[in-house]
Amino acid sequence: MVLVVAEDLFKALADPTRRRILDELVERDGQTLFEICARLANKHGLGLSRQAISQHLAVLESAGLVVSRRQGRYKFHDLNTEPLELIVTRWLRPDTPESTS
Amino acid sequence: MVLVVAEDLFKALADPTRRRILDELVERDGQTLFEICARLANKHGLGLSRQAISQHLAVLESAGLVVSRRQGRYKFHDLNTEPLELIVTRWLRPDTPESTS
DNA sequence: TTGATAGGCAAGTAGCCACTTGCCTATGGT
DNA sequence: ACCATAGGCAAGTGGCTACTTGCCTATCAA
Repeated sequence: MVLVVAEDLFKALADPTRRRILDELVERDGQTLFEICARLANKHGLGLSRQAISQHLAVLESAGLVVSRRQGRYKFHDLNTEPLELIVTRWLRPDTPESTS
Repeated sequence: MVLVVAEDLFKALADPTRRRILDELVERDGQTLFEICARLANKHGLGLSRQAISQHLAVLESAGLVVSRRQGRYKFHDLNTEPLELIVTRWLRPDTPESTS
């Protein structure tokens, strides 16, 4: 658990490219930056620069939706769906438990 | 069910003021524009113009998170948490069911 | 050591979005 | 009829952000 701020979480989810990245990580966990670039380009026709994807990953990571592990010159990215629970518990429940942002 | 587009849904949730509005509607359903304005100002110190809140409500409504009913010169706003299910089912499930945006 | 691969840092730009302001419409009370 | 209340429309503005570009660091293989 990494102390997820609601603001970061929702802003991270606001971008369609970042949601695509999460889709990719659901399908296969532990991908590198270059792998994600390639798959977004091939499967979705997104011709984004490597740097763009890298920045997206940083946003997702600071939102707690992605965790990364370095291994040699590779950096693997894993999905973490835990923060998503916040969304559910915030409005689906009839008793409001004090808002966070 | 109103055909919710993922893009609209996530963009609607991206703004902190809109999330506050949802919080207010959880607490009390069927508020008017002016009521929401007053409560945001009093409880959260948000000094936003009526028009700002009106635009936020429009965004929430086009995202399917709020439904409104006209009654005389009043327009009441109700919360609809149904679209939130989309968020849960998209990434919490290990089997990807074809993405939507 | 050299070169290739994987990734990071920083500045610049263009488009979007939240918010304001001014004016207009509609309903209800007196 | 009048006025106040509840809300809508449209244009303008400032700030944020997604993306690019150029250059730099680090790891591994030959």
